[in-house]
Amino acid sequence: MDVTDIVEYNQSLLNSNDPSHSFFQLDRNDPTAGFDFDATWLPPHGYPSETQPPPAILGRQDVLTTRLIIGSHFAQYLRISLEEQKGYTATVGISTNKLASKLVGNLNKPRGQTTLLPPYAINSGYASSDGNNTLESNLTKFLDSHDIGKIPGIGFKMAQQIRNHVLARPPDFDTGLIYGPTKESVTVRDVRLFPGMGPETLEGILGGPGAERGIGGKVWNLINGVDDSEVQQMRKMPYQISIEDSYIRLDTIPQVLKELRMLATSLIKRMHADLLEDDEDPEFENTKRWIAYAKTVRLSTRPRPPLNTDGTRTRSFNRISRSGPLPNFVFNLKESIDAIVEKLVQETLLSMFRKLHPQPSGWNLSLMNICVTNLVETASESSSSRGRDISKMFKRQETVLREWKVEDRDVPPDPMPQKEEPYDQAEPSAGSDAMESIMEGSEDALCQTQNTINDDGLWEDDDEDNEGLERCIECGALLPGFAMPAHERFHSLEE
DNA sequence: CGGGGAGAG
DNA sequence: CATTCTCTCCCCG
Repeated sequence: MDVTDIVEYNQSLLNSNDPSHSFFQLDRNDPTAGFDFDATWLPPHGYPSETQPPPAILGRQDVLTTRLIIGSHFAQYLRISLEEQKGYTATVGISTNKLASKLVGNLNKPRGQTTLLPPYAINSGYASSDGNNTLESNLTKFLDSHDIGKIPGIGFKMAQQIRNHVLARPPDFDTGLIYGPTKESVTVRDVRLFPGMGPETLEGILGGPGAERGIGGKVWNLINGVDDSEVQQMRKMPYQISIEDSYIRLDTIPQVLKELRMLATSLIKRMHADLLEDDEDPEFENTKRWIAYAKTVRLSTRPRPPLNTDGTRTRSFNRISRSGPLPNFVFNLKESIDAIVEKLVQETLLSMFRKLHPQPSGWNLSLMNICVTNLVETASESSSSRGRDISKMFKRQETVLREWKVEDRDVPPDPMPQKEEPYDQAEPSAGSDAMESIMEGSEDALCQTQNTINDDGLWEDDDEDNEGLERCIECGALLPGFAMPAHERFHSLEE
C-alpha cells in the first residue's frame, strides 16, 4: 500500500454515497484517521492559492475536502492540547459555516469531533462525470433531518409560527405528498419543501412590526445551510452585568426592599469581582483599580399576570424596566458595601421601582433584576488582550460562584475541574442512522508527539506571537503545529 | 438612548 | 431534564 492507494481509499470513502460515511470522526488510534498527510503541504491558514499551488497529489482532492481535512486536524489538535494543557474536554464540529459546524458539533459528544463531509452542493448537487448520477448535498441531507426549532437562530416563537403554517392544512391538497395525516414534529425538510415555501413566504410568516428586518430571507438561508455570519472576536468586557432572582410571591414594599438589598449586594460583589483589578503599581500595595465603569443602572421586574376572570393562567414572560444613571458612589472603594447598597436602594432603585409600580400594592412580582450597563473601560494597558483569557474567566467565575453557592463541596487541589455535561442523549430527530461514526477504537493514546515537538503550548499564558510554525526534521518544511503529526505520517509512508 | 421582544446557553 | 439566570442582538419610537 502506498500513498496513492491511501489517497484512492480516502477519495472513495469521502465521495461515497453510503450514509454511514457521511460523517467522519477523527480517532487518534486509527493510523489512517488523518486521511491527509498531504494536507500538511498547504499554507498554515490557507487554501490553495494562485501564488502557491498545491502539490500534484492534492489535485486528487477537491479544495473543499482539503479544507475540511485541515479543519479536522486543527480541531483535533486544539482538543487534545486543551485537554492536555488545561484539563478541559471539548466537542467540535467542522464544516464550512457556523450554522453547520454548530449542528454537526452536537454529534459525538462528549470529547469527540465530527466533520460534515462533501458534497455540499447547495442547489442541485452536481452530476458526476460518468453519467447523470446526481449527488445530493450532504449538508442539505443533514439539515433536513433536524426539527425546525433546532436550527440556531430559530427559537421558540419563530418555530411555532413556522409549524403553524406548515401544519395548517394537510399537504395533500394539490400535491401528491403523503406524509402522516398529522405529524407533530416539523422538520427542516418539511418546511423547505412545503408548497410555496421561500424567503417571501417566510417573510410573510415571520415578518411584521418588531421582527428582524429581512427575517424571511435569513431563515430561508438557514434552512438551506447558508450562513454568512462571521466568527466574532471575544470581547474582554461584557456589555452588562446583572443579577436577578425569581419569586413565588413578592407583593409588598418591605419584601421588595429586602430583595433589592440582596440583589444589589450581589451585584456590587459581582462588579468587584469582574471589574476590579489588582493595581500593578508597586508604590501602593494591595490597591485595586476599576478596569471599567458602568454608567447606567436598570431595574426590571416581571409582574405576574393578574388572573383571568375564569381562573386560568396567562403565561407571560414579559419584563418591564426603568433605567437611569448609576451614581458614582458605587465605585467608592473606601465605603462599605452595605452602605453603598443602602444608598443605591434608597436613592435610585426605589424610585425606579415606583415608576414601574406606582401603586403601593396590587402587584405580585415573579422576578426582579438589577443590571449595570453602558460599561466603559478605563485607560487600560491596552494590552494586546485579545479574547484569549479563558482560564482567567473560568477562575473568576469559580470564585464568584463559590461565594454564592450555598452547598459547596470542597474543591480538591485538582487543578482543573471537568465541566463536561455528563449526558447527551442521542438526538432522535437528528437522523441517527447517518450519524454513526465510522470508526471505533480503544481509547489508548497513540500519537502524543505534539508535546515533544511543540514546547510552547497553545495556551501558554505568555505566548506572544510566536509564528506558531515548526520545522520538519525530515524535510525542513515549515508547518503549523497541528499539521506535524500528519506530516510525520506522510514521511513514514513515503518509504 | 430607553424600553422591549427574542434567542442562546 | 426542566427551569432559572445571565447575556446578546435587534426593532421601534
